[in-house]
Amino acid sequence: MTTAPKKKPVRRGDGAVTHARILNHAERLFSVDGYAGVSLRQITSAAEVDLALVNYYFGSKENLFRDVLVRRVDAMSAKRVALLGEIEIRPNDSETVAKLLDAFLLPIIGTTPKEVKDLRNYRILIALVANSKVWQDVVFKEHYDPVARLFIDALASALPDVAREDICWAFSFYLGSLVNALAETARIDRLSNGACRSDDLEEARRQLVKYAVGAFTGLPRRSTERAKP
Amino acid sequence: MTTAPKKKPVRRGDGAVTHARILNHAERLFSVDGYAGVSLRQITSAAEVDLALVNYYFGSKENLFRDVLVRRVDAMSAKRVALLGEIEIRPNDSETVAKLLDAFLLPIIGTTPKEVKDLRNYRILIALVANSKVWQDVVFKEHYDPVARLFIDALASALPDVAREDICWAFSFYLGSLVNALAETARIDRLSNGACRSDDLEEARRQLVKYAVGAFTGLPRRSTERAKP
DNA sequence: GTCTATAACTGGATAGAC
DNA sequence: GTCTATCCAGTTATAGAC
Repeated sequence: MTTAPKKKPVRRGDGAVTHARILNHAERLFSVDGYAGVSLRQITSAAEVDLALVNYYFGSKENLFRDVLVRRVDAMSAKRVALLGEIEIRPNDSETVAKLLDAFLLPIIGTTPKEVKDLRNYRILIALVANSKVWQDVVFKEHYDPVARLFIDALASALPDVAREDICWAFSFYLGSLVNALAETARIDRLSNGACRSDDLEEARRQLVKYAVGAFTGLPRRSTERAKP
Repeated sequence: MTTAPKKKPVRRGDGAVTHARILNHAERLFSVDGYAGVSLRQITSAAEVDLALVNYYFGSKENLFRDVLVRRVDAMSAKRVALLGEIEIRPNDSETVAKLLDAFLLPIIGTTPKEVKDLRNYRILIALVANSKVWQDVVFKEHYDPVARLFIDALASALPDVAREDICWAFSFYLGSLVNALAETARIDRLSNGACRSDDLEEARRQLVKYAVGAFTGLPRRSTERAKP
């Protein structure tokens, strides 16, 4: 037998492009109807790729969902840690608290208009996962919790006279407010008769930090010293 | 032909009991995996009733989910309104704010231990729905929003110098914290190294009211008057 | 890397007996 | 009211051609 020539691959499209197309449309569709509410057929037909390519690239639907959840984690955590590192922590200073809360929230909202737009479906998906026990370990336990602990430690340093448990509860409530705001459910639009809009993330960010700073600095202290304005 | 005797119905069980069994198991299963994540076969086999009875009682899976969501709404709203009516609203009084926030939260947690337990699956399901656009109209727009508006009005009366929009944002953040706490995801257990437990609803309630009172009373005011402790 | 074809199964819904 | 039996559309996953 002569040496068989290598088969020329068909390569009608770039593999990386296909891979990304699947992830993007999966992210968008999963964010609306959740894992079980979306079929691979819906994803592949929206992404205009062949059904079989999902298993080629991701192995299974479950793995695809995992990859959608995990894809943006590292960039997000790195940004949070970087912003945290820039903050000088001054005890009993409400401005420090504001900076800390803002540094945690900013990376998931985005800084440039393009980034804000690109992260939208991911934010909505994270909001869905955050209030569910299912998939909790994949995203939060494995990836986001270590960074969240850093922020809890920093907040505890900034508020040294507040009980650690109160800080933990407060941070948990802050997370709850945050993920609910990320969901953009338009509930606040109705409750405010249109005066507030859940899709105005810049305003939501300002309001949330203002609200949460008051909550954190209002927590009871062991000593009688009050936070400086 | 002689008059045919009425056929004796088989009636192996009470219809109302079957109806309730389906609702209870549907509530529990939906609260974990959502609407699409649960099959009617899972529900009926858990409830130990026949598959066909779901369509007999509810017409469709979608109607079943609706009924699960709506079943507890009226009792909940009535309790919230009743508690609200008992509160004397004193302007710029943080104790009034605490009473208002507590009155809103108490009915969904429950007062007796039995009630707390009975409402658990419903709370978890509401938490799931609250961070999703889907089904939002069925539960919140149609049923809970009118009562939420009453509480916003009451909070605005209690804090007359705070901008109405700030009150709306603050209440929205409060709702976000609340529903996230209701989900009992155990995230706070991890973040606090077990010091706080998401299934300790009594403690969550105390902490959340304390946190949110600080947030509401810390909001900026048009006049310079501060809230009295 | 892409696509066709299909296997193997599960889903909601219903007709009709009892 | 309850249960059996069934329909069939839709599901994930994969084998194999190109």
